[in-house]
Amino acid sequence: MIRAHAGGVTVLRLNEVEAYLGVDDAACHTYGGRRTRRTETMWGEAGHAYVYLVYGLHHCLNVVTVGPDRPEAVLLRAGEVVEGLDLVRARRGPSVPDGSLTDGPGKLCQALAVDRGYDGADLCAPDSALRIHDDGTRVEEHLVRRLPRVGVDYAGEASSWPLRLVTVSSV
DNA sequence: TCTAGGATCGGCT
DNA sequence: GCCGATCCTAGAT
Repeated sequence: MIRAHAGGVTVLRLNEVEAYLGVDDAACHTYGGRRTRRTETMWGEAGHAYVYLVYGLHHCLNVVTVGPDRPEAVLLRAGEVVEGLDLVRARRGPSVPDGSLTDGPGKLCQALAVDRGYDGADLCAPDSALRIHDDGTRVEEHLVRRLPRVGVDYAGEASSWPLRLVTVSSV
């Protein structure tokens, strides 16, 4: 679960994520040990947010998973709104159908009002405006599908690695 | 300083 | 189902 307290409470249950495996993953921003201003957050402590802009338009929210000095992260791609549906609708626009409120990385960030101001934020601190919350729900292994990642064709062999995890109930 | 390209989305056909 | 928008980032010069 992920909870955002920016201008009101919004809670999402994540049902689609992708893993990026650091310096050995050609699809990862830190492939080959790249360390730049943008990726600096990924080289930091686990449990922090890595937010970046793609295509000059959309934000993507990642969670640093290993660190420090192990730049691996999980991209949050989609989720289902558990709380704060009205707020999400207001942010996404009145003409957006419920089914497409949070079914993409950019949409998810918009729904939670996440922008690069959250880059480096601690997702585990109890008083953080944006945080990961474990509600105790455990998803059975057989209900999780492993699929190739999306939008990383340029990464060669790594683009076919089954690092995209989707819970079946949402498919 | 310049230039190419991208972990997407939404509108149009 | 396809294609264009749009601007930041990173690498090249």
